Amino acid sequence: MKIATWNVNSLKVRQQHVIDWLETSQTDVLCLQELKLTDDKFPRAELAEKGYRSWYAGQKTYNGVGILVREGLNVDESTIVRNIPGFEDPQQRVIAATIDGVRIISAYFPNGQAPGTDKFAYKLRWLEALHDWLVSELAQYPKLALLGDYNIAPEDRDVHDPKAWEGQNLVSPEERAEFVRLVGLGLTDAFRKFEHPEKIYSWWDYRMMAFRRNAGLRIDHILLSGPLAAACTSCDVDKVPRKWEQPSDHAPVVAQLS
DNA sequence: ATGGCAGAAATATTCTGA
Repeated sequence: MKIATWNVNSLKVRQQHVIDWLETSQTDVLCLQELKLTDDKFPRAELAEKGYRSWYAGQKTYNGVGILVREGLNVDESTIVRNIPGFEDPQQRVIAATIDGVRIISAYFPNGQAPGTDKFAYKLRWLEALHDWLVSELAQYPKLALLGDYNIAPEDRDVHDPKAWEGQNLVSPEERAEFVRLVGLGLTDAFRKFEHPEKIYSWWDYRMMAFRRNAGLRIDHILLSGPLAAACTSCDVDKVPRKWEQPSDHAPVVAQLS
């Protein structure tokens, strides 16, 4: 099973990119973030025509997450979960589904704006709620993958200029500690299971020619529970769609499970 | 310290993103 995550920054604008990328990558399960559209605007029929079924939790203007699943895979409809159970939140940031026995979670972590702000406090609250929910999810589903835009660069090697970013949002010690706490549940950062060249990132600012300068951050991740980490044979960032006309500022991250 | 780019809502300008 080939699984992937991609913050598309508006599915309306990036619909054709998604379709083109699915066709070339032959991905089985694609987790999407920042749909920026309501459920009635989701291009369900267009994706079905290309051989993918969709589940989503949409929202006007902001947030919104989805999971696209290739025809032929078994989706247990009764296990679909939207949002973190017990965590009251009007923002649509989580959807989970069980696909061929694998628990797949598509998550759009809060940005946080800056340490010390209300939005940062919300980010930390949200991370705690996610952590606590994952405890029960892992008990129920030993094969679990948490894919998404984490809005956290876990280590300095995930940051193009660690000195300039020190202490700032996306890299601050508090949020990195929350990432470590997630890993502490027995999850593995699939990307770091393998050797890679230096300076691999998943997001680049639209401004200041950041992509051409490779001034990026690695903030999109795939965390895998033990059995899936053992079955994972590769994990890479696909920079190609970031080079397309009118791209998302994020690139897809892909993992192959044997 | 700020803005720069992009998308959405709205239809000028503001909010949010990371």
